[in-house]
Amino acid sequence: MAVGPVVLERSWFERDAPIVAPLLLNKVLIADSYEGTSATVVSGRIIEVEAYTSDDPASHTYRGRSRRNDVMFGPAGHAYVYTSYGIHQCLNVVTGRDGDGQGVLIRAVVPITGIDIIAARRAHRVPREFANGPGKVGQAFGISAMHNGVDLLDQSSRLRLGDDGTPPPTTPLAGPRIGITKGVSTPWRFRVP
DNA sequence: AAAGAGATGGTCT
DNA sequence: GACCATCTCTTTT
Repeated sequence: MAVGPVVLERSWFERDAPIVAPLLLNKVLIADSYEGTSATVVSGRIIEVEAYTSDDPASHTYRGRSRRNDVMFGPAGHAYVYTSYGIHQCLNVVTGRDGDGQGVLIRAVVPITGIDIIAARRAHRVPREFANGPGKVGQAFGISAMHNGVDLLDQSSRLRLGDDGTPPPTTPLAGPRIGITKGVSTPWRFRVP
């Protein structure tokens, strides 16, 4: 299923993460699912994000480039997937110029299509709990380490971004980021009102 | 409704 | 060996 006529330009993502983050609200996250008997498209609207930069003590890139964070220093628009607390797979959209260590964490998504697949992956949870947290987004969209580094702007990727024409909110909610111990005063979490 | 704790494994010191 | 960009379940107001 095609989502929207708008092509997302890579240059759009080559700005600093705190600029890109609120503009990513209401964009669509799309994942191909190969479970069951036929391919299904799982998609959802991004409603909460967080920005991380290399100047930022809470960021994985704060102490320089490493094997884990390598794709965050690569070209914008690619996926940085990391394992959180040994259990959860969390998805970031890389931003900034090639060589910058920046990204936007996808914190919450509202499912649009493939809801039956999401419900199965998030068994025994009510719809409100399907993808309202970064680890839950990982579960709902079947994100794994194999998605690390994929180009989210290439519409042939199994994991990608789309735009269905819904503009970002004119007044996004902004507040402190969640689950960090450093950089807590920086209001780089953004949410749809 | 809020607070606390266990799970669980890669990454970095 | 410590530290997590978290989630879930249990216990306590």
